Amino acid sequence: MLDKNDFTPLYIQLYRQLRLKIVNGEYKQGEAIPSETEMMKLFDTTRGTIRKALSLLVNEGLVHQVRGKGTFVRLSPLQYSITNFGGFTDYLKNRNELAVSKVLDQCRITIDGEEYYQLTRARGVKKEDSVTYLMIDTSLLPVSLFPDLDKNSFENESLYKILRDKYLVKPTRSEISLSPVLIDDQMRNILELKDDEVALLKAEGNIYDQNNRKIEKVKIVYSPTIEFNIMTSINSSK
Amino acid sequence: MLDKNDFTPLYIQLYRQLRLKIVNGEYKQGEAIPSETEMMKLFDTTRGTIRKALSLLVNEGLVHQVRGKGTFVRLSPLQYSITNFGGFTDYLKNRNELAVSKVLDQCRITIDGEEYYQLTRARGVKKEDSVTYLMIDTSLLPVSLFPDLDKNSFENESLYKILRDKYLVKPTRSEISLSPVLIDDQMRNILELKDDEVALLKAEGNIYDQNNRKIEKVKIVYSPTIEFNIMTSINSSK
DNA sequence: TAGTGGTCTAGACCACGGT
DNA sequence: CCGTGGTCTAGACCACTAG
Repeated sequence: MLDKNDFTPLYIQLYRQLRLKIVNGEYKQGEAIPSETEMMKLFDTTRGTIRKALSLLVNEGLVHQVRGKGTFVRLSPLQYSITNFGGFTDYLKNRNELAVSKVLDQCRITIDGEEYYQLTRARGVKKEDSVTYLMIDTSLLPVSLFPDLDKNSFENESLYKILRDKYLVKPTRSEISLSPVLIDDQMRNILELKDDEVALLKAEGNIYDQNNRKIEKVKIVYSPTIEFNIMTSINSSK
Repeated sequence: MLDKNDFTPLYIQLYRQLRLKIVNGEYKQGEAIPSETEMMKLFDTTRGTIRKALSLLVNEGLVHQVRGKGTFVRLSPLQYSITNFGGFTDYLKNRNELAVSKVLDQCRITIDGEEYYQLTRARGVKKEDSVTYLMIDTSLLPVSLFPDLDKNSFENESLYKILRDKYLVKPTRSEISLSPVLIDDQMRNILELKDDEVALLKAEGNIYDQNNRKIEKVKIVYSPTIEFNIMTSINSSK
């Protein structure tokens, strides 16, 4: 089940496989997944590796563990829970949904002497021929890092896939700040908001690559359709 | 340095000690903390334990690791970054700041046949004799779980300390949903908002205890003074 | 080359849940 | 009682950084 010749770490491979089975409903809500010792045999690896994979799922809230009982799929699945700012397309692919992007604006601008591509997109999902837009997303990418980036089409290709494949840049880390924002006409039209909606949630911040270079500034405004959920564990300090 | 007779796990003890040295400025921003092998000798434990403690700091964003170089204190410390809904007092104590609470309302209400204490507080920090309120916090706690809870004073005592000490209930996990909210007069007065502020960030959700019982419903409205920051690592799916 | 963090192994003992 | 997850040990090899 795990490929020891693959360069990706075993615990990542395992994490992805388990994750898939959960979002596909193969492991059902509330049910237990195989125990750690069972998985040691199933995947021919040690408990440390299993537990490292499971800890990723626990952090994500997809699974919770109870000593003496087992590891269970979370009862209430998060809806559109955004814990991952690293690519909308990848995020939806993990959920087996089809991402749609519509370019609203594309230009070059200069800020503090540095030239950037500015790309504004409406992003959503396609379900049974109808498209629902879920967010409006503005990216600023330095021209110096990504020459000729604007020769690509962003309607159909994932931006992060282009960065990975053509520029060998892997987005690895994000620092995001959340705040409310008043609704303007563009948001109201694209996100099809009701008249009594006044403010939306905005995320703003930077994305860094594997070498800790700042590769992108982002600003995302979320439709109220998206539930912005967070799950935390609490460290009692006493 | 670590107490192997203490019931709290070694990696938690280590995590707290390192955390203290960072927030106290003993380990300075941008500087390296002792390497993992050094710490093995310093604390007389194995690398696995060290790494488990460090991973907590990494998740919190207080520290980042670079292969071949070392472990460094984050250059830009988050300001009031709320990743922990498990107690405002504890949170500020970890930052060496003094929490202040002011009870705005306290009553009993019945929802769906279940009786709750409802407690609304303004919460802030005290610095050099002046108090800045940072959030307005409404808690609903079931009377059935916490008889006589309203005999306590919440002005000076931490709610979670009372739950832990008198009811042996440990808040362990939170499920929180974020959304924007329009400002009303109470918010404007207490949080001392400027006239051009229109909307604030609101967090709403449930807190669970060690036995996965829902012990509290919370609603928190945050002052714009608080920066609601999130740091994530990105799992490229390819 | 020496030191760093990233991954992995193969054990061990424990507290807890259900039988 | 056995199986579960929680913690801890004592090694190993690797990729990367820097002098």
